Amino acid sequence: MAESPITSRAQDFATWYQDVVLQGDMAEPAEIVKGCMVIKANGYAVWELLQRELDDRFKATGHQNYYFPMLIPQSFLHKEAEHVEGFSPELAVVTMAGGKQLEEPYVLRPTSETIIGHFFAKWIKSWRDLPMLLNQWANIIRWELRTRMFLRTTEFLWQEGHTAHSNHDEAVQEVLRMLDVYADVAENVMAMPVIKGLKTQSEKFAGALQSYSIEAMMQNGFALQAGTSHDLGQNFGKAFDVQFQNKEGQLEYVWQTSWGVSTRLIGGLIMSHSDDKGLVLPPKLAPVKAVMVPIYRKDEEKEKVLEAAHRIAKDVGAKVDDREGQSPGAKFFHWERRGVPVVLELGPRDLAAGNAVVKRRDTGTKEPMPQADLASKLPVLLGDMQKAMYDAAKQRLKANTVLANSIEEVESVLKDVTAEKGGGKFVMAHLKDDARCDARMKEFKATIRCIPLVDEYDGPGKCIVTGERVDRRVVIAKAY
RNA sequence: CGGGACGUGGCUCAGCCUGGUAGAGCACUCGCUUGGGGUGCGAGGGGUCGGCAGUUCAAAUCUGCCCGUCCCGACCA
Repeated sequence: MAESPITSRAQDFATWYQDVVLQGDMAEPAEIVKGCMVIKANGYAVWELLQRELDDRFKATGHQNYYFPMLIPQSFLHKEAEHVEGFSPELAVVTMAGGKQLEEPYVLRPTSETIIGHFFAKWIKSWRDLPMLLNQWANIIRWELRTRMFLRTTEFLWQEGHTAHSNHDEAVQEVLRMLDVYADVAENVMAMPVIKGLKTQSEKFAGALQSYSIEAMMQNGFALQAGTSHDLGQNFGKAFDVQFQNKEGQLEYVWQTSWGVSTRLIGGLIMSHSDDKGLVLPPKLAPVKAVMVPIYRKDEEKEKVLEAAHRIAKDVGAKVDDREGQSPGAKFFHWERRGVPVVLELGPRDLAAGNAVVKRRDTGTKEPMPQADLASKLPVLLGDMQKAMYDAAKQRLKANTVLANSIEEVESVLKDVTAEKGGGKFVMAHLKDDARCDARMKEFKATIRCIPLVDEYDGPGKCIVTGERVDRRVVIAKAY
């Protein structure tokens, strides 16, 4: 028995994650480009499925896709004070082009609020032009000091929605509507339960009035901010002079929103479901849903088995692994590591019985099924798996969420938690949205992840740092 | 960007301390064999030892600088 190429989660969660990404053929470090990765076929196919799910929902809510330049005049970033302050440390700047020094350097887009603000100003004149609802699929460059594949890389792929509205209420509705879209995709497509909430003022997007996020729990109990949606107020409208004439003929600044999810979601997907054997993909995001592995001994068997395998596989939409010179065992491990939800085994014994052996990736259970039933039962099985994976993740989230009523309790739960050893929790405690509270959490390397939109606990209470009354408990955790 | 570890055929690593003809296992190619969870045997191909300088008769090995990866910290989706 060969040794597993995958480090166990218990031994070292961070190395496990790395192993799963590599062995699952999702991505690998770009090595010649610092902090960047190559997203490989299996990883990119997952991204394409996610893109489709998201894009369909964006279109359904009235958004249209645009594409803006990746090069942004440096001065644009400076027009919004908080924005430039927030992003300056991670900007990559182009100072030379065509062999000459540029008059004004370009930054490689870290996000597009500024360049889109410029065009909004050009396009928006009247209340009739509003709301303007657009989205962009793009690559982003942020000079991160520490990178991890999918979770944080120098270059990554994302979508950024940008909208402009005639009043604040409508903008806020948009912010919450898109947060709901993200939560829907996370839970119903990725099978990854999330908590929707408001970011604290110190955690919000640079330049926003308010930021909302969905927060997911990884298997080591760390939080992952899986999507964000920002109420930009009139900050960018004022910075870029985006004004429209209202019905009364007066000039007003627009109210803007922006919202995004990135390839980071794939990291979240991996850390939500995968196990010590490798990648586990929810059926809805599996590029290959079922693989049939033919098993045979003699040439005569081989012919019969392969014929039946191709016929049945075609019928049920499975891929046949008919590679020569690979033993069935080797094939099982191969597809297992790549996260394929269902493996069908077909050998002489099954042919004789009219069955195929069905193995599901999430639970590892294996059972024979009549060939005639496969076409109808496989979709049902995939649906069951999708649900079971969500339920398991939800259960884990519940089991690892605890209440705390003092700063000492919070600290005792989180102080020894590390990304490698795991044991992380979501700690629910009453805390005020106040820099003092954020600072206190930082002392043991935790953060206020969000103030949940829905209070599932005991309502108002006294802030455990400031003693002031607050509405509800917030989510405290160590995070990626 | 600070601290630590590391970089040797595609992969995992030995060799380095004590300088002297570059190794193993896996993978790959060919042949036979095998096939219900990584078959076995035999033959074969493949490496400017991360890069650049330096010390030396001689550098994978010693020294310096640089690049990259991983972990920890500060910054972040």
